[in-house]
Order: sequence, then C-alpha cells, then structure tokens
Amino acid sequence: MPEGHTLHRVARQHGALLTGRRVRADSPQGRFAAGARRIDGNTVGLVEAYGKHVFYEIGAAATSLLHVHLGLYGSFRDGPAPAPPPRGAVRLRLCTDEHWIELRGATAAELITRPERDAIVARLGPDPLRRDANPQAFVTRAGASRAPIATLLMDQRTLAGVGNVYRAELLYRAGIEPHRSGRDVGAGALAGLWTDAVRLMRAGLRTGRIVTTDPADRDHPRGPVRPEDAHYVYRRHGLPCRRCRTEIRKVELAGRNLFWCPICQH
DNA sequence: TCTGCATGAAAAA
DNA sequence: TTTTCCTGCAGAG
Repeated sequence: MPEGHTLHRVARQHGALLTGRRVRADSPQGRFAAGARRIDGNTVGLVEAYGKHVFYEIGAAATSLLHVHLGLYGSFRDGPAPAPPPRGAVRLRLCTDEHWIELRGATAAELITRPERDAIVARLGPDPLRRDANPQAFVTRAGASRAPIATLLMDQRTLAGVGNVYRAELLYRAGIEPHRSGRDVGAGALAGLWTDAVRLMRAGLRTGRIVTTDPADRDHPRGPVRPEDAHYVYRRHGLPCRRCRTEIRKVELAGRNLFWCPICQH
C-alpha cells in the first residue's frame, strides 16, 4: 500500500542493501532498458524518500539519480541472491552479490540529474516523515485555500506522503467534516492534523501497516490488531461508526473515494 | 478461474 | 473530468 510510510520503508531497506555497493542492473520487461544499462556496474550512494518518491544516488559522483514513484500499482520485491528468473513485467532489477530487488508496475522509473531531483522535491509540500519538514508550510498553504480539506490532504504540493487511507483517518480522528475548506478549518486544527499525521505515519513506518484506531474503539481491543479493526472510516461505508454507530458514508471527490462519519465529523 | 476494486498521479481531452 | 499505467488482492462461483 504505497502511501508515504511504505516509500520510507523502501528507502531505509534499499539503503541498507545497496548503499556503497556495486549493482548489476537490467530491465527484463524492456521499458527501462536504457536506464538499466546506465546503472549497471555503478555504485549506489544514498537512498532517500520524499513523500511518495524514492531517489537513489548512482555512480561515485552521484550526479545522476534513479527516481521511482510506485503510483497505484507499483511494487518492489527483494530476496537473497541468486535472483530468480524474471516473471512478468519486471521493469528494473538491481542485484548485488547478496541481494536482488525487482520493480514492477511503477508510474515513474527514470534516471534524472540532481537539479531535476531538486525540482521534484521543490514541487512537494512538507513530508511528515522527514526531520527537515516545515509544518508551517502546510498550515499556511492549506489555511489559505478554499479547496476542501479532504482534497488538500491528498494534494502532494500541500502535504507530501499522505494518501487516501491516511487522509480519511486523519479527518475522522480530528472530527473534521471533509468538505470544509482549508481556510475554514483554520490554523489551529491544521497544526493538529500535521501533528497527528506525524504520529500515525511514524507508526506506519515502524510497523509497515496503517493502523489508526485506539484500542478502546476496536471490536477486539486485546492482542494483535485485526485487519478489520485497523481503521475508523476507510472502506467502512455502510458499516456503523465505531463511536456513534451512524452509518459511514462514501462519496467520490476529485476521482477518489472519500469516507467519513456524518455525526463524528462536523 | 474470473471479476471488480484499490493505496497515485500525469497526460489527454 | 477521463484515461492510462497494468499489479495484487478479495470475493464470487
């Protein structure tokens, strides 16, 4: 589930596997053949996530970078060497003596320059998972907008790394009606959304899954969190709200499904 | 085995 | 606003 926490986990793991090592690269599917040839035989430098983007420094001078964005379908797989024969549409395969990594279905897999990397980052809002994030940039931008807060939370120029699951859950936890404008929500509540995003996404980074419910609100408060207990509203339309038992609603907003409780959020 | 739906975002219209 | 990328999963049969 590629929201920001997934990509930060990828960056952390791939950094551990690749940084300082020479890699062999190929593109069994063929769509990234030229890029793979340029990576092949080079040393990988730092691996970094920003929002839903991952950047890999390539070569000793690190003047070019591999840029990956998984989009909706993209996924990574990895395992200990030797790499298995590629099956299906493997866009890019990176191998060290110890490990292999496969990339499939990504929206973006490209070699870029450092200025191009900086331009991508410059388009993004602050990322709650980065230490260098500036929360005020989010509060200022969202607080000046007439767009619905639900749209702003998914807008990567406003906030980087939040996707459809986190946005629905953040708004429920804050008790905010999703169609209210950013301007109407106001600076205080926006700052609260940021703080909660940091908390939830750090937990996601740690555990690899999105769990937003407090134990008291779960059907099974003890033991491991069951998948059906992990969320308040996301994909729970038609089910009763965990707190007020009102039916959770769903509406399509800007092409994406939005879920909320009409009573708990106002 | 088949069908529909899903975490995202850029390009096209 | 619609289409595209074309994977993985859940549920139906």
